[in-house]
Amino acid sequence: MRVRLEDVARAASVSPKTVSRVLNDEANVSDDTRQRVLAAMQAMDYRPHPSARSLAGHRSFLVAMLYDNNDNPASTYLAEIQDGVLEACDEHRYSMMVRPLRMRSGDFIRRLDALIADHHPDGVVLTPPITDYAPLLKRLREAGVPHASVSPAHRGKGIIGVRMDEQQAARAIVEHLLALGHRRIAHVVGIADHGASRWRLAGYREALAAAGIAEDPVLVVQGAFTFGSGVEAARKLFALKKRPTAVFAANDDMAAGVMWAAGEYGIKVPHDLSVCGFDDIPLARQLWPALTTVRQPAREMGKLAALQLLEVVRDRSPGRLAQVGFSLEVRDSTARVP
Amino acid sequence: MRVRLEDVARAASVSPKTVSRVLNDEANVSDDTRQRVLAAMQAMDYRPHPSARSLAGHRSFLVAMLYDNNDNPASTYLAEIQDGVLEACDEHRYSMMVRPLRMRSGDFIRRLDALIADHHPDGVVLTPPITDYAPLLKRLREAGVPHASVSPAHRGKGIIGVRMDEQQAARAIVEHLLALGHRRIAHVVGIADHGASRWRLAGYREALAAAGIAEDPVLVVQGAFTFGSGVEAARKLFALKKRPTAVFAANDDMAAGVMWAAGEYGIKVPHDLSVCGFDDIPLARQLWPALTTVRQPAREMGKLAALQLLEVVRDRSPGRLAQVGFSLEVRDSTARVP
DNA sequence: TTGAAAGCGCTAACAT
DNA sequence: ATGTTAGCGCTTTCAA
Repeated sequence: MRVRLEDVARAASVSPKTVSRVLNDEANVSDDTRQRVLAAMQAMDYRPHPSARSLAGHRSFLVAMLYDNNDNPASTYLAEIQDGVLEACDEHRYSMMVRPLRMRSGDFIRRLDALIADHHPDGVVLTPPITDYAPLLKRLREAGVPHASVSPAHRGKGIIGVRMDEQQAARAIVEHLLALGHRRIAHVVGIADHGASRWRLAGYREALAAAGIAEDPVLVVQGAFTFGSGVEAARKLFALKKRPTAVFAANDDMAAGVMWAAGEYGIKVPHDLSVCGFDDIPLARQLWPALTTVRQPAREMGKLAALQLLEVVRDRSPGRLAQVGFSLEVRDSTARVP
Repeated sequence: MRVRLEDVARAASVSPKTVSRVLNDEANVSDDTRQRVLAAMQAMDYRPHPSARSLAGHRSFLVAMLYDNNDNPASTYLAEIQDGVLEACDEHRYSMMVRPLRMRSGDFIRRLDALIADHHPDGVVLTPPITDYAPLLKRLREAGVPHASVSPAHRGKGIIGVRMDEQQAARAIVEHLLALGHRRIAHVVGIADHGASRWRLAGYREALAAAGIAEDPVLVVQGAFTFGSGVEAARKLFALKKRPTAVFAANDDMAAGVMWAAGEYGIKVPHDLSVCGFDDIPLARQLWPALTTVRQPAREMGKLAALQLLEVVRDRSPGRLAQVGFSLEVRDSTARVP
């Protein structure tokens, strides 16, 4: 049969409440008692019943991860974040549930309310692009549900989660191209209202400006974070009288599209054209030539965001916006200007 | 404050137990009473407390979806399945939790036991390739946890879930190539011990045999379901003295790799070479030329598997292995033999 | 067909 | 530092 808290109490010769204290890391337990209780738990392989804990303790031990399954970034990115969040939840014995939500759908808030009413998550992790959807944030605040964001565009105080300096990273990768002698560097932009698109574009501009190069508007083309949009953007660039010698795409999927299109035009990468991306998805290493890109540690970011959240949930700490570093993955798709 | 079952009972002038009966669709409630109770629930926007239900009723209203995050198929495939499972769970007011498990890892079973002991899922959905991992199935049976599989390789009785006739689908797509006049048709195989790889290879062979074409072993090359492995497989094929005129890759990622490699070799698709894949991932439509492939309705399969599972869980029905149809998506990457 | 009482396994609030 | 009591919101068992 199931081992209950009461059984542990009896085995350790203490009251149930004391076992409960140990279980919840509360103060006011002598070290000696604590050890005895822990030993008994271990020996009996005690597993607290989450529903009982939740019912009596008015908390759910549940973290919900919200994502937009309509207008979302590459699913590999989300999957990595999900794994990271899950890892953090596991470590703290929280469970995680995932909720796809459609930002553009009219019942967004109703569905959010249903989630809260039905499951009472102790906290919520937000992923791009819904990290910055004002009605969502407002509703969460009203409902008193703590939330942490992965790569929020907003930087207001009270925002907790994880960010990466994407602008700095974008600048770094463009500087890598500049160092190779490139001067006509194109940029394929991501979906317009995503923070990621803005930061990466800003980094591109910053690098050019710092090098004293005037931006040529025809070299900045709109994409949509998909492979196909990368192909299309590249075709526009290749149709120019004066083609770029390098392309910085705002993510790897689009960079792959650019390389694909280069193949169509008989343009050799990296000999005739350097291409680089952003994110370092698994595909980046599989392309040929392997893609030079910025590594964004999505899994780690998911984990860190969840850890920030759990700190707030458990210790009522104020929480903070952590920052993770990036790294330049210089591979074979970039070379000296022809 | 929270609306409780007792409040609904008072409003409907019945006992709490009767409300509970209505909530759980039990028999022995007069139609009249049932209507009154349902109306009261609606009016008060009653939301049963899952933990209370779970604690008293000895069930968790929880479905766990297990996947292998090491040796897994494309994450877009898993993400689609996940969305489908979630949809089914939502409809039945079950919650879903996801669990990455590493088949090759030594503590697989220990982690599974922990999942069961900690969360008591009422049922489990298995995704390829762990649908056929014997120790897992054995443990689930021992623990009495019902489980449904998406595309199980095994067909024993008692297996519930969803399948697609992949062999038939593979045969159909190869027949499409044959109809275009191709005779030297290559096949890029997936990871060896995945059911998907075997079925697709079998379908390929069946189609050739039916057309009276002897299989040429050099045209069957090993891949690993990744883009990169498709590139490598294609290079081997293109190095042959007598190249194939068509390639059927066991999934879309590898097919994309084949097309990529074709670009390197100056081979025009579909003019010089027809290429087709399997799965119909989003990328298939974005490639240029758009990829001819078999549509596997992953989302629907996830949903159906979960529905089968829930039927078993809720009605103690025996459950069955449902089957979904496939469709050939003939696009621009296949053409008449040169 | 309906209801009353007991209790699921744990924690809050209050003792001591 | 530890224990006692009551009760979280629902379902079970049993009776009417």
